[in-house]
Amino acid sequence: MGTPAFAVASLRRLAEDGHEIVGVFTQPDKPGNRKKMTAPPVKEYALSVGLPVYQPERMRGEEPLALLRSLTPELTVVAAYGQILPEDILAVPPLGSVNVHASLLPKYRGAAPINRAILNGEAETGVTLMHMAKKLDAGDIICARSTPILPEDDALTLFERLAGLGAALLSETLPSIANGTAPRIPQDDGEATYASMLSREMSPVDWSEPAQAVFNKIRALVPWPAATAVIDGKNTKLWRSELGGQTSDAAGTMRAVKRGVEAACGDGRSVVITQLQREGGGRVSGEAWFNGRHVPAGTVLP
RNA sequence: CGCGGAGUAGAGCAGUUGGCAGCUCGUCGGGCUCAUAACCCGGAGGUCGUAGGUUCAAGUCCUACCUCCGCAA
Repeated sequence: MGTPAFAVASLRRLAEDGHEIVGVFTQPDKPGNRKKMTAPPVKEYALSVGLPVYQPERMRGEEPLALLRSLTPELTVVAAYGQILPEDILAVPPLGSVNVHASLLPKYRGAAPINRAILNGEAETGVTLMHMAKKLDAGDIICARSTPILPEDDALTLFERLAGLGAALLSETLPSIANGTAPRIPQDDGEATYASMLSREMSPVDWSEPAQAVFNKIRALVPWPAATAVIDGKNTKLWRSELGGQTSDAAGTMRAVKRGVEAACGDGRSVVITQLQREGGGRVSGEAWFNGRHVPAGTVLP
């Protein structure tokens, strides 16, 4: 059971390891931006390899329960399904239900662990494999693996790396889960923190913050909801940035430079926006934006 | 029929009251320099999203359609 690209890595690994997959559960297709219906990545992958896909609106209730029972799974593997699973669903497989979670539990329980870890400037994060419990992401830990958060990482690259780690961890640990020798380590609830969902409201950049915080925000909010700022009077998404040097400009001052937009932050340092997207336009490198802007380098933007 | 922006050279953009298709970057060739992401000279590269219409003449005005995107949900 899973929904986004993060879950595809684990599903693919299970399939390639030769495990029998009796059913793939994922969220229903949702209406996309303006028109199109968009299918979850997990569904696309599952269909491409001919696995049966189920997309119940809710997992609560008799029908999904009966459906799952009829499939007689030995084990349920969940990765970013996007919905709380009732206990009776978790209890269906004899071997239980395990979850691949993108953080080092008990830190960053919840919906957006990867983004929140970057946003908070963590030095490292990881993936945790655990048994699922009623309480969100609070089940007994089977094993975990960590990875550093590099300066060049953003939420997408980290997503990709953690998805791979999660898939590997799952693959390596599955045999011991099957024969009952896998460890079960209770979490220390006192150490728990929560990574709540991201929202559009957190998009606008606060230039009074230190450059490092702005930089973290820009890379944490990729690809959604994306950090935004008003540049040239137009709402602009900030896709990529780099830490700049010292500046004597007031916080929030923006200058056009060859590589993009240099913005002064609250701690006297700057951030250079190297990939951006203006409303109505496409995603563009800072260099391309500068070429079309037709102003000398160093010009202060209105 | 939710509101709105946009399709012009490989990329990013300009193009006025219709009147020779432009700019910056890149690219190719040449030059200068100890040297360079510097500078100078020159060249190539466009069915102006598609299909119709108005006109002596359409990138520009009218109609329909396609595609991309921002906001709102």
